[in-house]
Amino acid sequence: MARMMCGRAGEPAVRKGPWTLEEDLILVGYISHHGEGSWDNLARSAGLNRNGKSCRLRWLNYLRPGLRRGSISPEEDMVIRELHSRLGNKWAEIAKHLPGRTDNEVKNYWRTKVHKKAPGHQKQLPATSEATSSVSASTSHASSTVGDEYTQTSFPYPDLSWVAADHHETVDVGASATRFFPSEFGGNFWNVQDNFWETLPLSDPVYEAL
DNA sequence: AACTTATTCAACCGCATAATG
DNA sequence: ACATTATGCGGTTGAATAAGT
Repeated sequence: MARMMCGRAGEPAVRKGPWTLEEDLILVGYISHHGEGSWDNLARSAGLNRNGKSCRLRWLNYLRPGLRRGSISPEEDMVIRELHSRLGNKWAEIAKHLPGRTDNEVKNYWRTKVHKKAPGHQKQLPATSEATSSVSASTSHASSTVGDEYTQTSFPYPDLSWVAADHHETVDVGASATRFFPSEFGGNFWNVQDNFWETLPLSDPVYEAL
């Protein structure tokens, strides 16, 4: 992250590194209006100082609704092992058989849990017991895993139309976002979502506009 | 409590392929 | 048919965090 040399003033360089809550909101808001795809164009139109690839990755691996967060279940573990033995490192292909899981997640799981268990790496609990022992391994982000081993982000989105269809409005989004979602949420959209939406100050002008 | 080592996973990079002009 | 641009995928990196000493 030392490498996020985001430029501010003249906004020269495209931003890299971790996504901020404001960026998440802008991206989700834009996609909820215009749909996904045309990532380069989306990045520009939404006013995100990111490249299309970055937006796509963020959306697919993290913001997209229906994503299942939390530990890989024993059943999923079995599927991964089975498919990997047949397909090899075809993570995207394997992920297609695991609803709510991303190729990145499967890949990470394989590398850290399965592959490492190969002789010489024994050290961690077996994948299955690890999986059942629950929880929220997903540290920094992850939606609520409370009392529910496997959670899933779900549609419908909170209506984020206020986040803006075009970037004229996005200017205010950051301000609104930081006003409503301060740092205790870890700067993450879905962190916010779980405990946030019921606490909205609905009388706020921003929401009245909905 | 302070320090070191290991683990996790979000995000980047580079390459291959597809789509478009 | 070719060149350019966009998209998708797999490999890799490194910051944050957890676990161990």
